[in-house]
Amino acid sequence: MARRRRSSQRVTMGEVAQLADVSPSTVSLYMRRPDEVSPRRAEKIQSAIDRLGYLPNTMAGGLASSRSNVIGVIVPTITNSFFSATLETLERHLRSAGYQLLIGNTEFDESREEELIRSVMSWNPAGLVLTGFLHSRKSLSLLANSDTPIVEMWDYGRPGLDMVVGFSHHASGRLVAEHMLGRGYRRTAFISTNFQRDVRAGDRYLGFRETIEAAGGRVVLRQLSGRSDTAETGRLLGELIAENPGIEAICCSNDMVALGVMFECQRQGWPIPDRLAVAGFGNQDFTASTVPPMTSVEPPRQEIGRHVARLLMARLRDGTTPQEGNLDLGVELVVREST
Amino acid sequence: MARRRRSSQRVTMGEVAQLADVSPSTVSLYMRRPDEVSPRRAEKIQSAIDRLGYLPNTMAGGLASSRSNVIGVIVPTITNSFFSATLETLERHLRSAGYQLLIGNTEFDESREEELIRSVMSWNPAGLVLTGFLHSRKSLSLLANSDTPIVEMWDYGRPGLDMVVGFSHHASGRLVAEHMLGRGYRRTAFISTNFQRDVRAGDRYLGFRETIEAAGGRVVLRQLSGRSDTAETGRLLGELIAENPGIEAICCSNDMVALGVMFECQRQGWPIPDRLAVAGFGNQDFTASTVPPMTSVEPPRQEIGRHVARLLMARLRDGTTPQEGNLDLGVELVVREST
DNA sequence: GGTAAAAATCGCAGCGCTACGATAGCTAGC
DNA sequence: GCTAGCTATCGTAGCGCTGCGATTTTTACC
Repeated sequence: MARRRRSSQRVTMGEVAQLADVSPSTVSLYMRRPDEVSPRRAEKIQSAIDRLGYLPNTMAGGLASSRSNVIGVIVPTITNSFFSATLETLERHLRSAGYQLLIGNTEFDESREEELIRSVMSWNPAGLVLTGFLHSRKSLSLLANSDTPIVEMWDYGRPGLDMVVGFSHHASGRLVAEHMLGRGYRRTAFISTNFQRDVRAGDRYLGFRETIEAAGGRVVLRQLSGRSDTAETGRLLGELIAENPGIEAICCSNDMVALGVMFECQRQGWPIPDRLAVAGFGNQDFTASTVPPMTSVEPPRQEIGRHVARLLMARLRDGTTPQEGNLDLGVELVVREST
Repeated sequence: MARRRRSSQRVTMGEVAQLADVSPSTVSLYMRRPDEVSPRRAEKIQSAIDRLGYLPNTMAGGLASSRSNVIGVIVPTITNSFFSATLETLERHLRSAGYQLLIGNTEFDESREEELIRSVMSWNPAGLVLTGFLHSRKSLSLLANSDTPIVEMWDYGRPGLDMVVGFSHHASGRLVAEHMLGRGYRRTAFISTNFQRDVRAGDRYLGFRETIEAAGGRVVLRQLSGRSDTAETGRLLGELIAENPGIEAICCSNDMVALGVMFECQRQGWPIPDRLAVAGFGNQDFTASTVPPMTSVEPPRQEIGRHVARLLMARLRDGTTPQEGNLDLGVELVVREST
């Protein structure tokens, strides 16, 4: 059995050069700008590469050029279809342009964000994508000393560090509220994942509440202890209605919470929307198929990914920021039978 | 306006050394094994680091040491709670040991896997985590020339490249089948996401079918065109029952599909489980709260992450593989009222 | 107080590549 | 046939760190 061979990456550019009978510089040039080497050598080099199974050493390249093809992306959690859909789109667009995503999870913890930013910045990244506007003092000072392009995504309406791509959560809440008022509901509740974990749910709540109250309605708030959990949601709804039997409509901070509410209504025999109207946020796939189909807000998950990629690439290509470096992609209310 | 400052990472180890009045080597040693430098200098170095806001250059370090703290992880999609929960756990465990995850998405495309493996290997990673056993010839040859530790996860029962952490999908299907047979169901159907996208769903189907047929039952198969989609699921179920009115139980390739089935039953007024029994796979949070609560298989999402991290770290620490380098974590059937 | 051993520090030679100026090879034009 | 003006290739000097052997300082003990 082979005892620990040299290293996992053995063939170097020099060996390729030797086999192809050119200088290492020519191989390097071929790798970076193939059309600048003559067809004859290009072919020889390529066949040497194939024969040796050469893989360039990204670290050496990055060090020498003091640029990297890394783009750091920091999200609260990848276990959430909101961010994961954005990540997937972002990844697709950036990878096709030769970039590599370095993904970090804060798990909704500000100090972890700081640590992640340090860790990502140590790669000398070409760009950095953060979620939202909330960053610790230390994170900010880390970023202040760098000229790495930064995009803050998934929120809008506050001054950003550099570029911003998102939408207003406050406006999303308002949109649902206006719809409910239009349907004649005044006595409402907002059931939410915990605001500590998810500040943006808090903004949606504020938008909802301000609009309902401005029209003379009332909003009762209930927060889950942590992430969306259908069992806890059911319990919370039960208590809520026991204490406030007059409530006519529930706005939920996301579709999973709304699903929990709908199941509980079904269990209790409360007809939707006649006894209780329900709206979600996220417009996930299943919302169209619940019984009755669920009214929900569609956030621009994929569009965010697309535009973040676009802005970043514009900046990296020519150092400029398109005039709309601050982008509100808006949301759309999808009205179905649950309200 | 400052015209493009030097680079986003300016302060070097040498500058820290100068300010702390020690040699660069000592700073390097301090960064790597702090307890080997005297407390007096350690303190001076640390304060210089703080004052200058020094961030080590990961690429330079990686090049010099020809090791990296990168671990590549390649999954079909992060937009799926199965893999994202594993990723989150894996990330937490590996990061706390100083590793950095490089995540790649194949989007269920074999050629993309190949490209991702190339891209990850060019980072000279400390380890590589793949999903499943299915890899293209080229991918295999890329991996054969390297001595990077590899873990294949989320499946079990075939010979792996190196280490394996997962469970048998075939056995999962069998488990559901045995349960259904125990309940007296013989005329069944399997509704699934497309096997092209998800080979493992195909294995669950085979396990289910073999067991049902061995007991003299029948299984009708329906595949969705792509990923789980509740609307399409409803349509498929309608057709299925129209053509096979005798069907008593449906096994679904995952919980989202099962949810679609349950909604359609509700819409059609078919009582669950009396007219139709339904089981899912994944035991997602909402399964406990559907009406009626859904029977589902619980895969070891987080455990996979934990054990992958453990095996990888054992190998990286002392070059050994724990004797159980091939790990079947098993699954558990959670029986609820839907069957 | 002197010395050997141990601990702390330092200096230097790369890691594998890129950038850039220098050189060689070619093409056209007269 | 010679040269200007290209284009294609090459040589060299780092990028910022680590690893290791050499050197200095400290510790321990007679």
